[in-house]
Amino acid sequence: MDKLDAMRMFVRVVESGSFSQAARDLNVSQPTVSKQLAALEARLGTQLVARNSRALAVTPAGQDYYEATVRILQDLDFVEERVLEGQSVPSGLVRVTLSPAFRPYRGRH
Amino acid sequence: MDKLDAMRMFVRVVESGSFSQAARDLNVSQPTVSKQLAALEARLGTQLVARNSRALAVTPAGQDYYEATVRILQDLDFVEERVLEGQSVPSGLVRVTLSPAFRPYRGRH
DNA sequence: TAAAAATACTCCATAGGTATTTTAT
DNA sequence: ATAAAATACCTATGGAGTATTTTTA
Repeated sequence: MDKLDAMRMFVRVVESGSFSQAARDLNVSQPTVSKQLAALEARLGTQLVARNSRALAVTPAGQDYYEATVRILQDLDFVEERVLEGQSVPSGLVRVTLSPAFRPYRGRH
Repeated sequence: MDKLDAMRMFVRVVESGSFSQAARDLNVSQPTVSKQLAALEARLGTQLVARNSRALAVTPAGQDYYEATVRILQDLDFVEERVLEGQSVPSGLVRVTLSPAFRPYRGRH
């Protein structure tokens, strides 16, 4: 799965307080959530959520990661929406100035 | 591929000015870069880079996306490094206060 | 004609699902 | 006894590679 989707999954887990509920919310199976969370934790080398089969508790690392993740996903959603809607044309020259290595785009030729 | 990796790929393309060069930098094949960029653009419904087989030009949408992407990837790298290093325990109570729905984590029982 | 990007094609790894087991209230 | 998470197992999709073709300076 996409790591970003795993992050969204994690956010849903934290906010719903349940793997099963998160699974329902996201229309995936419960094992999928289980496995993705485990994979995410493995990559990070840290437990994000303490399981207890009846209750979940977010670890300090999990809390940190949760907050960052929410911000990151929001940022991403914002740009993608802008781009999707073609709102990405601010003040032509400014963008060109910010451009790193290339001449400004002037369309196909 | 992971969307985040595709974003890193895009960043490398923009900064190197070449699909082939980006591929070399990232130790993947050139078609991989080609396909991932295409997939990314498809998802966004927008062209990010104007190809020209001899020169690339970043489109305005591409520039917007590039800037956001750099920020996002940096943010992500930062948290992940913190978490990886167990630096995520700031001021105990503050974290607990910020926590949304659950009781603070007190370790296994 | 030389370079870079796109396309065709193949193969394998992984992500997801269903079924089941384990755990704890 | 019930509800939730973990584990086992299987399958299929898609992501990566190699080889080739297309394109344009």
